[in-house]
Amino acid sequence: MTPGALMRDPDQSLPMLLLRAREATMAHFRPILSESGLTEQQWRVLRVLWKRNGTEARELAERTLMLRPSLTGVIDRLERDGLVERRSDGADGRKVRLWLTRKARRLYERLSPQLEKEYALMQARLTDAAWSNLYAALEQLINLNGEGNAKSQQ
Amino acid sequence: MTPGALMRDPDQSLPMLLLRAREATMAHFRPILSESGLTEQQWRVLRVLWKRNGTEARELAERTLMLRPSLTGVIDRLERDGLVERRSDGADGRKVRLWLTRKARRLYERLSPQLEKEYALMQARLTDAAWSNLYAALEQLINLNGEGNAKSQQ
DNA sequence: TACAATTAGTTATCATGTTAACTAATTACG
DNA sequence: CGTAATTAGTTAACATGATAACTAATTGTA
Repeated sequence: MTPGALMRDPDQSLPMLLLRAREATMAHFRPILSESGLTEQQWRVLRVLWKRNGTEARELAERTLMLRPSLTGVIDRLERDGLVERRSDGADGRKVRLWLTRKARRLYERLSPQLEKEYALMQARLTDAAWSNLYAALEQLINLNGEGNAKSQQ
Repeated sequence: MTPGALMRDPDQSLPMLLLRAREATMAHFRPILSESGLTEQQWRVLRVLWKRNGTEARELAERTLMLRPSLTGVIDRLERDGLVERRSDGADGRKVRLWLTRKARRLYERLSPQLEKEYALMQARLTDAAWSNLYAALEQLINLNGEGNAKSQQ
């Protein structure tokens, strides 16, 4: 560690820990994405559309954990860059469905292996037990909201 | 759970889990802050200054996990709202030190108990074991970067 | 001492987060 | 059938995230 970098009592509150953990994690992936001019949010959109091309905007927002207004802008820029197409749903005139372009599919096929490799490397640096503990703990935290008292249910 | 809300295979990647966990967590606190017109980031600044009034901007950015340019704007708005004062450091003309106003101290004393209460409630819904597992796992994840292979060190 | 690095903070630019308001299309229901 | 809710998406306004460039002050060093 850098000698001058005193570890002066970092904030240990859960929100800050989650933020730091997320930053630490994304630091592995962001460089790969930004080399191709992609943001993290744009990649999340591509991932969902890769699995289910033609997803409607509402569902896309849910799956990418974005708010609707944010998604609108993300789609605007993906469309501008020729990676996604908007088409209106024939049955319901309100809905907008999103489709990957060929360019996007090529990009996905190029980046996906690199990102998976980084993910595997990261995972390899923790024991399997630590990794599954982490997942379980996060799931538990997420599921706290809207449920009864978790402690009493055990 | 809501009947119509199908749990359609949410993304289980670590970055998404961390994001969802953070959202789930902040959902407890954001309402309390926004009732007083504070953002999450503004509160982080007040927290640090409460513990160490007169912190310089560079250190403040580190402790609040904000980038320097973001902090500049946050301070601008806190100053505009009469909660923080900028003063230049006498010794080093480059540095800017930040100070809480009396208004900010009163606000802090009013909100802090409410936030701590929510934190305790959240904590009470997990077992002590689950809680410390979560903390340990997050710390481990954060400390992955810049260290050797953690798995081999055990 | 003079001058090239370094450091602290800000500014600029673009992208996203957050909330409220708005438009258009659809559904529910008297 | 017709109109009041509801739903999908967008727009608007403000705040923050991320990167690069910039200014001013300080430090390192020949």
